[in-house]
Amino acid sequence: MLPSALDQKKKRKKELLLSAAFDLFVEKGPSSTAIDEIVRRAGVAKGTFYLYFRDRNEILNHLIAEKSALVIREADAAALKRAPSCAGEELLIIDDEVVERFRRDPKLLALIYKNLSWGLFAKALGGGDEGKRDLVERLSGGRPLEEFVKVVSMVLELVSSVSYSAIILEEPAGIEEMKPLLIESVRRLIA
Amino acid sequence: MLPSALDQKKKRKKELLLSAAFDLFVEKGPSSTAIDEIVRRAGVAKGTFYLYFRDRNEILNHLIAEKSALVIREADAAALKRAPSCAGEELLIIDDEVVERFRRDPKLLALIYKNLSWGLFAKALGGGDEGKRDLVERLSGGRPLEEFVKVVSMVLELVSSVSYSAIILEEPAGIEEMKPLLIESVRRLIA
Amino acid sequence: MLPSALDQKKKRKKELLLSAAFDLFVEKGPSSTAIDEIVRRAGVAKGTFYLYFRDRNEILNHLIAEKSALVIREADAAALKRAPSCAGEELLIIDDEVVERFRRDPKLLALIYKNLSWGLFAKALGGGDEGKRDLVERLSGGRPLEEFVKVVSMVLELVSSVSYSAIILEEPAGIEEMKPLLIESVRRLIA
Amino acid sequence: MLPSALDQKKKRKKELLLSAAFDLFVEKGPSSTAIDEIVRRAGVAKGTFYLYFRDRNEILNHLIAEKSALVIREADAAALKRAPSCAGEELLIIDDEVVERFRRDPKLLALIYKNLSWGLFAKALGGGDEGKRDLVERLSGGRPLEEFVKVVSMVLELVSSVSYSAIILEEPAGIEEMKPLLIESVRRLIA
DNA sequence: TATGAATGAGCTTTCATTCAT
DNA sequence: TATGAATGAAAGCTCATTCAT
Repeated sequence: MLPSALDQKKKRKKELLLSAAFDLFVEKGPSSTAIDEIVRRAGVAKGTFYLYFRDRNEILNHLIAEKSALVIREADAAALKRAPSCAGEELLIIDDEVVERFRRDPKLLALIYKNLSWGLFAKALGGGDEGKRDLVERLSGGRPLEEFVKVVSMVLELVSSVSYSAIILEEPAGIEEMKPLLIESVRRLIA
Repeated sequence: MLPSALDQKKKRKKELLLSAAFDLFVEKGPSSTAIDEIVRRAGVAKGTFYLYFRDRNEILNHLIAEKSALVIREADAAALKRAPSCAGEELLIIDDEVVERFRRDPKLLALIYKNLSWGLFAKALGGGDEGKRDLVERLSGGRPLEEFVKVVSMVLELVSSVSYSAIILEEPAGIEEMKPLLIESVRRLIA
Repeated sequence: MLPSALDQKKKRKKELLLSAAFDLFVEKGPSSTAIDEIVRRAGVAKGTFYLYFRDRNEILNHLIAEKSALVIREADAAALKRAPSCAGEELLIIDDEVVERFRRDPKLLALIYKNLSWGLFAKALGGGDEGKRDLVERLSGGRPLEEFVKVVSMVLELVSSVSYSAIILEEPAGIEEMKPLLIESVRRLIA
Repeated sequence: MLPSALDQKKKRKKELLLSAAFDLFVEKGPSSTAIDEIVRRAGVAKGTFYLYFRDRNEILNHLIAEKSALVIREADAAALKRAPSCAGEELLIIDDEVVERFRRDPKLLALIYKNLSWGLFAKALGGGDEGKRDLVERLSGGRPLEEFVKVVSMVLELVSSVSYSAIILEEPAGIEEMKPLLIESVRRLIA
C-alpha cells in the first residue's frame, strides 16, 4: 500500500464522520443530533469520533466553514463561466448564483446562512496572492479595498438573510417574488 | 382577594419566569439554560414553570416575539420624538434607533437578531387601523404597499444581520465603522 | 329544596368523579390515569377529588367492587328471566351471562377480571337473609354450604380468567371456540 | 480478553439487572419499583439499564416470561421424578407441583400468576420435536391435540388463579383447604 | 488507530397533594 | 363544600465522555 493510499485510508473515517454529521445536521438540526447517531450513520465506533473532533461543536464549525466556502467557491466558479455582460456585474452574478444554490438546497441554507462573510469570500477567492489581488481589484472597480470589503460583507449579509427568509420562511414572500428586488438592492449597494 | 388581584398574582409568576428566562437566555444562551435555573432565579417551584409553558422552546419563542416587538416599538417611539428632517427620513431614523438599541444591549441582539420582520413591524405600529394606514402611507412615500413591505423587510434583514456581525462578531469591522455605510445602504434601498 | 334533593346534589360530584374515573381506567388503565384527568373529565376542581377519595387507589377499589358486583347482579337477574331448563342449571346460566357480558364489554373485563369472588357473589345475591339462604340452597343443590362456596369461587375464577384469555388475548383461541369448553368445564366442576 | 469472556462480562450486567429487578418487583411490586433502585441494587450505573432494556416494562416482561417458563419447566421436571401412579396422571402431578411451587414462593406467584399459558407450557416441554410429540401424545391420552391444548390452558388458568386467591388472598380459604378441591377439579376437567 | 460497554451527571417532565381563598 | 394555583419530590431518560481492550 502506497503512503498516499494509506493517508487516504487514515482520513477515511474522518470524512465518513463529517459526511454523516452534515446529513444529520441539515436533517434535524445540530442541537438535536447526538454523537451516537453520527457515529452510527458513519459506521464507526463512538470512540473514533473523539479521535478526530473534540465535541459536536467542533465538527459543526468544521462543516459550516467548509460548506460556506464551498458555496462561495462554486458561485464564483459559475460566475466565471457566465461572461459578465459588463465590468462590475461580476458580484451581481455571484450573488445570483448563491441565491440559486440556496434555492436548490434549502437545508444547506438553514445550516450556514449565518456564516457567510468576507473572510470566507476572500478565502474562497484563494490561490496565489497575485491573482487574488487582481480579482479584488477587478471586483472593487477601483474603490478603496477597505470600503469594498465592508460593502461585500453587507451584500452577503443581505443575500443570505433574505434568502433565508424567502426560501425557508417564505416571508414576506417566496424567493421568486423577492429575488428581483434582492438583485436590484444588491445593485444599489455596490453602485 | 378580588379576582383581579388573583389574576394579577397569577400573571406575576408568569412574568417572573419570563424575566428570569430572558436574563439567563441572554447570559448563557437558550440551549445551555436549564429549566432548573430559570425557576430558581424566578423564585418559583419547578412545576410552576410547566403551568405556564410547555417547554423551554415555548418560553423562548414567547420572549423572542415579545422582545422583538419591543425593539421595534421603542425605535418607532423614539423616531417620533426626533423630528425627521424631511419626509421619507422616518424609516432611516427608526433603523438608526434599532442599531443604537442593539449597540446598548448586545445580548438582546444575540437573542433576537434572526427574528425582526415586517410582521412584527406592522404589529408594532399597531393601534387604530386609521393611524396605522396613515403611518404606512407616510412611510411608503406613495409606493405600492406590497412592494414597500418587501423593501422594509429587506431593510430590517440588513440592519439586524449587519448589526449582529458588527456588534457581536466585530466582523468585518465594529459598529462605529459600519454604521455610516449601513445607514447609507438603507438610504439607497429605500430610495 | 327537599333534603333528599340536597343529598342528591351533595353526592353528585362524587358520582361524576366515579364515572369519569371508570371511563379513564378502562380506556387507558388505572396506572396511566392521572387525578388531573379524572377531575378534568368530571368537571370538578382538583381539590374536590380529595374531599371524596384518599387517593387513586381508593377510587379504583371502589369502582372494582361496584362494577364486579354489578356484573354478577346483572347476570343473576338475566338468569332469573331465562327459565332454567332444570334445577342445578342456574349457575351455568349465570356463568353464561357473565361471559356474554364480558364479551360485550372487554374493557370492563380488563378492569375487573381479577376481582370476581364469592364475597361479591354473595353480596350480589344481597337483600334479605331469608331470600338469600333460599337461593343459595337452591343453587347448592343440597351440598354443604362451605364446600359449595369453594366450588362457586373456583367456577368464578375459571370463568373470569378464561374469559380474559380468550376475549382479550385470544389465547389459546377466541371466546367463540372456548365458550363451549368453558361451559362444559363449569358443568363438570359443579356436577 | 477473549471475545467469549467479554460477552460473558456483558451478559453478567444484564443478569445482575434482571436479578435485582426481580427481587424488587416481588418485594414491592413492579409499578413502585424505580429504575434507580434496580441499578443501585444491581451495582451498575443508570445508563447501563437503558443499554439492555428500553424501559421498566421491558424488563418486567422479560422476567415474567422467564420465570413463568421456569415454573412450568421445574414442575415438569419434578413430575418426571415422581413416577405417575397411572397413565393420565402426569398432568395432575404437574399441577400439584405448580401449586406447591407457588406455595413455597408466593411472591413469585404474585408476579406471574396472570401469565401461565399453553404457549409457555409447550415451550417448557421444549427439546427435540420427537420427545415433545411423544409427551404431548402421552399427556393428551389420545384426544385431538387442538382440544387438548384448550383443556390444558383452562387447567393452567384454574390452577394459577385459584392458587393466587388461596395463597395470597386466602379467599375463600387457604391453600390447604382449597388444594384437594382444586386437584379434584383438574381431574374432572381432563377426564 | 479503533472499539463500544460503561458511566453518571444532568436534564425534562409528571403528578399527588396542599392550602389560601 | 369547593376551588385551582402552587408545590417539589421523584421519576424516567439522554448523552457526552471515558477507558480497558
